[in-house]
Amino acid sequence: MTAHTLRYYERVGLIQPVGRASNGHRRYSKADEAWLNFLHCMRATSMPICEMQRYAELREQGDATSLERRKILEDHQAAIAAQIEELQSAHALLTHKITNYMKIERRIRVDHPVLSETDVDCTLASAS
Amino acid sequence: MTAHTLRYYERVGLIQPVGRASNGHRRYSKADEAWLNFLHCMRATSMPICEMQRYAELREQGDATSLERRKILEDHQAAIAAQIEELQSAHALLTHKITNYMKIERRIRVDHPVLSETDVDCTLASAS
DNA sequence: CCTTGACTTTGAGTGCGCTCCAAGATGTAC
DNA sequence: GTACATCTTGGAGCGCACTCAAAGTCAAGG
Repeated sequence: MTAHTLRYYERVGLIQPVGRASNGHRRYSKADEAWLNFLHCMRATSMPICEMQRYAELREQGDATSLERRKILEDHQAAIAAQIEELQSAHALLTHKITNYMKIERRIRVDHPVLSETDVDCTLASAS
Repeated sequence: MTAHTLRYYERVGLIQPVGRASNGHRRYSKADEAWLNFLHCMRATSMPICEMQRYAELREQGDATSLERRKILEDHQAAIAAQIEELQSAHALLTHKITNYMKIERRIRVDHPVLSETDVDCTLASAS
């Protein structure tokens, strides 16, 4: 998370105006860090900024908004579960395509041998 | 995938100029569909357009580019695996936070009871 | 004293991936 | 015949999430 991003998040209300040192520089408390870490985690899993803003707003209103906030988290958790499924199926597809490419490569090596096995041994031997 | 997106993909070279009906309208073959489906799958897992362009370019050059293409897929597969991990840890974090919210809500209900259990029964009974 | 460098601000700029607009051609329904 | 929908094109516009530029302040080091 860059300094630019931190300032941006403060600007759009994702974090409350943060404490300053005597020279005016920002000083992040442990609580700030924890909150930023949570924000980072949500962003990394594709929660849009506007939803994070909504959540931050509710959070500032205290416990009374618990239900609403929980709803947001549950929705996002469901989105995450869906993402995981999509990623897993893509992962499987890639495994399949990659083994296919390996077959193609083997065929090419058989049809157009550039280095025989002894050539390879030779190369290795001279390299050492 | 919208018509807009299909045209966009053709424009930026992700798909070869596709066949046309006599009236000039695009007609997608089964092969086109399969390729588009693959593209969709890669986009859905955050492969950037430029990398898909690179892959498409290699693909048009035939089997000789197999190794390079496989590298792209392997890299993307690794990226997917990393994404899955990140999503899983976020999922776990959310589970934790959600149960926390449920605790808060229970405390609120105990402190400020609006409906007693009999009230609830009453409501249900009159609704049926 | 003067440079260096890390911070401050406001506001503008960037890159990505679409997404839409305007104008025009064609096909379908009434 | 005449609406209306659906496609065509090139080019412009948009939303998101940063990311940077310019100008200024301040503290430490040489």
